[in-house]
Amino acid sequence: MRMTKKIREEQLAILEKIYAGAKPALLFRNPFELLIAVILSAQCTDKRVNVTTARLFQKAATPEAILALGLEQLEDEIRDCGLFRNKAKNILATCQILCEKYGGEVPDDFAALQTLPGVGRKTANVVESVGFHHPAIAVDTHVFRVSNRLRLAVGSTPLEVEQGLRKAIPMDKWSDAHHWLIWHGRKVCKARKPLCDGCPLASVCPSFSPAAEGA
DNA sequence: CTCCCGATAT
DNA sequence: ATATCAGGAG
Repeated sequence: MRMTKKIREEQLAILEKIYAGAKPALLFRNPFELLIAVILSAQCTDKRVNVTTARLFQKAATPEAILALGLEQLEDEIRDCGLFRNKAKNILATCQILCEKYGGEVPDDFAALQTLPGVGRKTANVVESVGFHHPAIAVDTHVFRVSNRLRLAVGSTPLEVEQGLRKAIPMDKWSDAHHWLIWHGRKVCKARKPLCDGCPLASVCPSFSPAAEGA
């Protein structure tokens, strides 16, 4: 199948129709809780993160309070999410910087966010998009995989795919499209065994393979 | 590129 | 048993 601008528009129209109103899977009450939840979400399911943050935020829901927990107690709180030593160290260092340089608030600044320990491009994009409602496209494992399979945007790195998506999607829909692609990746276009049979995008998907092990 | 890492789905 | 999960740092 040859990819054209028209096919990409059809793909987006179908995604919008199916996943209209898609919300973030992570639970949070403010930009700080979102930031912590996203740091914890690396190589971990959102479901597990939500269990962990519910327990954590009940005990400590501000940078000051999390700093007061200390390293060992924070490690115990987040152990189930995996990569817990790195994440605990990064969360404490990030909270320290938030308190010292940003008055205990999460900065609404893409570059500043990326200087925080444990916060890379993907996490900074999520905070800008979901936390502060600015146009941004965070390319996580789902967005990366689904975009490449659809050829909606092709790339060997998340940054390449992000730049491709910026061209393929109108800016006013960047944040919504980010969620459409995530939910499609979670529910249908799964990493291991994509449910190609019955996929609403089958007719516009170059990777469609019926009853097979996927692409 | 490797390492970090427990929980879950297949 | 092993691939994968809202990645980032060295």
